[in-house]
Amino acid sequence: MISIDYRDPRPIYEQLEKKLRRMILTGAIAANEKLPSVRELAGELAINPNTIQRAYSDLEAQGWIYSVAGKGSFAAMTEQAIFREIQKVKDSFSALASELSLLGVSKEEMIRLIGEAENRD
Amino acid sequence: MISIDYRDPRPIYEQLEKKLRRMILTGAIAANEKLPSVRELAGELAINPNTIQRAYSDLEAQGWIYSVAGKGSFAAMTEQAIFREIQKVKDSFSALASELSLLGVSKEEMIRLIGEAENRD
Amino acid sequence: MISIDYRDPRPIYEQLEKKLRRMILTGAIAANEKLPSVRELAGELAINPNTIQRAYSDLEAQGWIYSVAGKGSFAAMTEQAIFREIQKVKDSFSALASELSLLGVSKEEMIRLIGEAENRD
Amino acid sequence: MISIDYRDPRPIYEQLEKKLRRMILTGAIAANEKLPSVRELAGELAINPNTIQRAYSDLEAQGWIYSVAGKGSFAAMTEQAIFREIQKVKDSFSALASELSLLGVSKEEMIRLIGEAENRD
DNA sequence: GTGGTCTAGACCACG
DNA sequence: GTGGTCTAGACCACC
Repeated sequence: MISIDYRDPRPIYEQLEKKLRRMILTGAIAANEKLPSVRELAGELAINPNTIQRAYSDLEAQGWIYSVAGKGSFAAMTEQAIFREIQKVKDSFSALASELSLLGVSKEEMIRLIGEAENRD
Repeated sequence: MISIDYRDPRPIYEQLEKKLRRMILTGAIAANEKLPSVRELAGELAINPNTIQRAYSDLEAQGWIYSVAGKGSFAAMTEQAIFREIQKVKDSFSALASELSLLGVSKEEMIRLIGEAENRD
Repeated sequence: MISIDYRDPRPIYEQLEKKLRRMILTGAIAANEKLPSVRELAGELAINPNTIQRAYSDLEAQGWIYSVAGKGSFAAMTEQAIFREIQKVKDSFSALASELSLLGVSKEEMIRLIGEAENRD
Repeated sequence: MISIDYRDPRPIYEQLEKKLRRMILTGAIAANEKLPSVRELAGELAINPNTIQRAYSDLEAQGWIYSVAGKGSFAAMTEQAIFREIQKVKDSFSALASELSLLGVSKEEMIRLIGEAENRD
């Protein structure tokens, strides 16, 4: 399900968060569905449990999941979380657009790039 | 001219590189124009000279400037450097575009975002 | 494994980079194999960790290795890195060949030299 | 006649030495012909006289020119100097040949490279 | 004066 | 423990 790219310069917990966020968004993990336990996922990915814990904590703080002591962690997909996520990506997108404009790339070329863009993992 | 944001999580030398890259690209620093010396800029920004050195050294390795021991550092703006820069930004842009698409943002909305995008520093 | 020649005018980090590049190329360090840690190598060679860091950082920028904070540095051997390396050496080789030709050395003599050339460290 | 490339990472005096060595070797400066004075050349190239002096001193130490106090510097082209020069280039050439061999470049490819090599400045 | 290398020692985030 | 950043201060070659 989830795979980690050790060559990716981003920290592992960040890769994890992104993967999980996406799985929740796309419905791969349904609302209120139980996520694998910290230990379970740690064993499966051969990763330090602390790292998994960090990812779960972050996601909970941002409203993507909720944890129940003794029961586990569950998908939440708060509207607020989704809104913030979209806003964040939009901001980065705008920033890059102006960057490209400054680099002499035309609006038409950008639209072409959008068209080309396929879903990546 | 140049300012450092200490709240920015990115390392100082990276902020510097980006600023300088942009100044060269936009012509704020003309080709073959001398950049401030390592020590001079270090004093002005109240930053350790090694940090400036790191930025200059990186920019030289990427073809944005060239340095002559005993004389100073000068803007180069290699075509190769520009090309690589554009390519890098385009890649990020495409990635975000597909990300947005996945988040349910329509192509029209993206084009609107491009239109809005203004130059930021 | 690795030794530094202090009489060599080239900077230490450059000697290091060359040695490591060769070890990766020849398979002395296999792909994805862990390199000695910055501190470990620094201790072994009685060199400042920053110098090792510089070498590793350069090699990463050039695609020879990848580093994961908290885990270590690993051999990558990107095709792009190898190609660039070969191209660089070929260029120097051509330059020297024309130099020799100008010095009155015949093509036959050069071919003899190639035949003689043995691997050096 | 002589031009300096400020982008060349090699020190200026070294570029100068190479140019002069070649001019003497190719006969562009005949044996016992007077070289431009230090001040003269310094003015012409807009370079610090110390730098010219350094080049002349080096060349004299290596037997390429001889200086007569109050009269000037003159081309010498000692056999010893030429021999040493050829030997030095041959050594570098052999080293690169073995390097290329290690990189998987065939002898045939190297011979092709030799054939291609044209005189460069 | 310039760029460049190196050491020493500190601090941080990640695992 | 790991890599990575930053500071402080020294030394060198070049101009």
